Amino acid sequence: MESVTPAKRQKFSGSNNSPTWQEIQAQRQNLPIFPARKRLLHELRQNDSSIVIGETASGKTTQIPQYIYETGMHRNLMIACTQPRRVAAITVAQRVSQEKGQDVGALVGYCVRFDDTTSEKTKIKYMTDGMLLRESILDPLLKRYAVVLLDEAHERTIHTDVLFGVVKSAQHQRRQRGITPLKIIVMSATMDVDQFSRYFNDAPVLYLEGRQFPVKMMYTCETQSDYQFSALSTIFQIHQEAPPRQDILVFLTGQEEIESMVTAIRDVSKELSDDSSKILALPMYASLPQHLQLRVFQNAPKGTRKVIVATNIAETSVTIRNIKFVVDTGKVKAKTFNPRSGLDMLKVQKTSKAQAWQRSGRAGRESAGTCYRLYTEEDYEALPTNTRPEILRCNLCSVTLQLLALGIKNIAQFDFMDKPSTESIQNAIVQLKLLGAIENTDDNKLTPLGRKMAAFPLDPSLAKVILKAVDFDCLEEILTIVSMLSVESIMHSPASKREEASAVQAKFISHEGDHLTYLNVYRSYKGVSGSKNWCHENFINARNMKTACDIRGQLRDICMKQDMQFKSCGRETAVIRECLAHGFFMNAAELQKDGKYISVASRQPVAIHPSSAIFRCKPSYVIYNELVKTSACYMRNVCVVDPDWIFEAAPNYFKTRPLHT
DNA sequence: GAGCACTGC
Repeated sequence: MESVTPAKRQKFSGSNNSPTWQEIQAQRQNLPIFPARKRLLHELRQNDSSIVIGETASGKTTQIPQYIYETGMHRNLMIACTQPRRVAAITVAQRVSQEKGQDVGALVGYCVRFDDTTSEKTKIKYMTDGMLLRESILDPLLKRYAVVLLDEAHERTIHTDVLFGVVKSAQHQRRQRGITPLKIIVMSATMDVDQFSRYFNDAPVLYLEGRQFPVKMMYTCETQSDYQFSALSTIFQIHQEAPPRQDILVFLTGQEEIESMVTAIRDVSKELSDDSSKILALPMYASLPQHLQLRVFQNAPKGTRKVIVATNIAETSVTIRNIKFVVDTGKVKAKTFNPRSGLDMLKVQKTSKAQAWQRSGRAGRESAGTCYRLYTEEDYEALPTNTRPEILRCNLCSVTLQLLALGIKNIAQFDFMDKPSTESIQNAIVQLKLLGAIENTDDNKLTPLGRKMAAFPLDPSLAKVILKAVDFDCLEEILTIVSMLSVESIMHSPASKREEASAVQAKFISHEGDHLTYLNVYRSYKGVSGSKNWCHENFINARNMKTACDIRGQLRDICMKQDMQFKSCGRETAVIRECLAHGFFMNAAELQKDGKYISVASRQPVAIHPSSAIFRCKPSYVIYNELVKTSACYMRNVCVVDPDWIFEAAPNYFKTRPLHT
C-alpha cells in the first residue's frame, strides 16, 4: 500500500454506510491488478523469487496475498506481507478481512508491536517489517511461512534491508534441507528495480499498471536562493489563477518553518481584496497534536482553498484527498550519522529524484494535477536517483546484535543488498564488545549476556542497563526509566506557555538528572492513575505516557521470561545511576576548570542541553544518552555520576582514557 | 539559554 489515510478521516466524510458484499467484489474486480491476475499467478508459481512493480493504487497490497491464498499456493502455511508502518499493516488487514467477509484475526490478521490479532485460523498475516525481523531471531528459517511478501521495498528501511538477507538465506537453507520452499515476492513502487532483481538471483520483474493521473511538471527558470519566499509567492500565484476548491500541498522541512509559513500565508491572505476567494492554511507534521493533525482531512468551507504545509510525513504516511497542486521546495530534513564521532545531526538536504517523484504524485490521485518544483530542471537532473538506504546512514549496534543472535557471525560477509562501510560495522562490534555482548575474541561469539540483550527491543546500551539492574536491586526503577527514554518528549512546553509549563514541572526535577526526573514523573502519573486531566495540567504528553507504560509492560514480560528478580531500591536512588553507568560509560563527560564539559571518549567540547533538568548545574561527571549537534554539541538526557562508577563499569576502557579525579 | 524530519521492535 502506497499510503495510508487515517481511518478516523471517515468521521468527516459524512457517510458511514459500509459497502455490501457485491459492492466489495465489484471494487476488487475493478482494480487495475485484476486483469493481470492469471499472468501474475502463473509467474509467481514458476519462480521462487519475483519482483512486482506496482504503481500507486494498483491493488497489489490487498490483492496479491488473497490471490495466492485462493490458489492454495501457501500449502496451508502462512502468507506474510510486511509493511514499514504500523498503520498500514492494520488498515490493510482490516480492508482485506472485509473483502473476505470475516473479522480481523480470523483468516486475515495483523501483527504489530503491542497488538497481535492473529489466530490459528490466520493464513494471511500483515505485519511490520520489524516484527518479522524479531520473529526471525526465534526462527531463522521462517518455517511458519510459505510466502513472504516484502512490500514498499523501495523505501529501504533498515528492517526491510536486513530482511532481504534473512529471507534469501532462509530460502536457500530450506531448499538444501528439503523443507517446504519459501517464496519471496518483493513489491516496489519505483521502476528502478535492477538491483532487486540481481540480488534475488535475477528474479523476473512483473509490472502492474496503476491508477495515477498525469501530473504536469513546472520548474523554475533559475535556482531559487530563498525557497521559503519562493514557496509563498508560488502559493499565491496559484491562488490567484486557479479555480477555488482546488487544494495545494506544500513540502517544507520542519516544524518551525511550517508554522512561520502558515502565519505568513494567513497574513498575506488578509491583504487580498474581499472579492477573491478565501484561503485556509493548515500545518502538518508528526509532532503536531493529533486533534490538529485531523484538521487537514476536513473539507474547507465552500469557496475556500485549503493549503496544507507539511513535512515529508505527507509523502508516504498520510494521504490527503483532493490535492490538485503540489509545491515542492526540493528540501528535506534528514538525520545523518558520523560513525567516527558517533554524532547524530539533523540537516536540511536536497531530496532524491525518487522523493521528488513521490511528492509530485500527490497531485494526481483523483484527477490530473500540477507540481511546481521550486528548482530548475538542471537542478533536478543533478539530484541523486534514490535516497540513501537507511542502513548506510545509521548506527549499526542494534542490527549487529540482532544478526549475531540470528547466528550470523561474519557481519561483513552478510549478504547485504547495500553493504554498510567496514568502519560502521567495526564500530558496532567494538561497542558491543565494550558492553560485554561479544566475547573478546575474533569470532564474534555472543556472550550469555549478549544473547539475553538481543531479546529486548532496545538499543544494546539500554538492554545492558536492564540486565545489570538485577545486580543493583533496582529493576523496577530501571524498567520505568528505560521505557520513558524510549518515547519522545514526555514533557512539552509550548512556546506561548513556556513559563507556566516549567513552573508546574519544577516539582518533578531531580538534582540527580533527567533519568531520575522521568522516574518522578512516572510515579506521580501512576499516583493519579494516569489521569488525562493531570497530564494536561502538568504539560505531560498523555499519549506518550501511555506508550511508555505499554513499553514497560513488554519489557517486564521479557524480564519475566528470563527469570529476573524484580526489586525496588526505594529511596536509594544512587544505585540507579550506578546501574546506568554500566550501559553509558562510553558517553561520559567531565567538567573542566573553565566550567565547560568535554567528552571523555573524544575530548571534544560538549554542553548540557538547555532542556535538561540539570541545565544550570555543574556536576563534575555526567553520562548522557545521546549527543546532538545543533548550534553546539549538546548532551541529551543527562545523569550525574561518580567517576568511580564509570571506571568500575569498564576498567580497561578507561586505561587509555584517564579520568581526572 | 535551545529547538527536533520520519519510522519501528
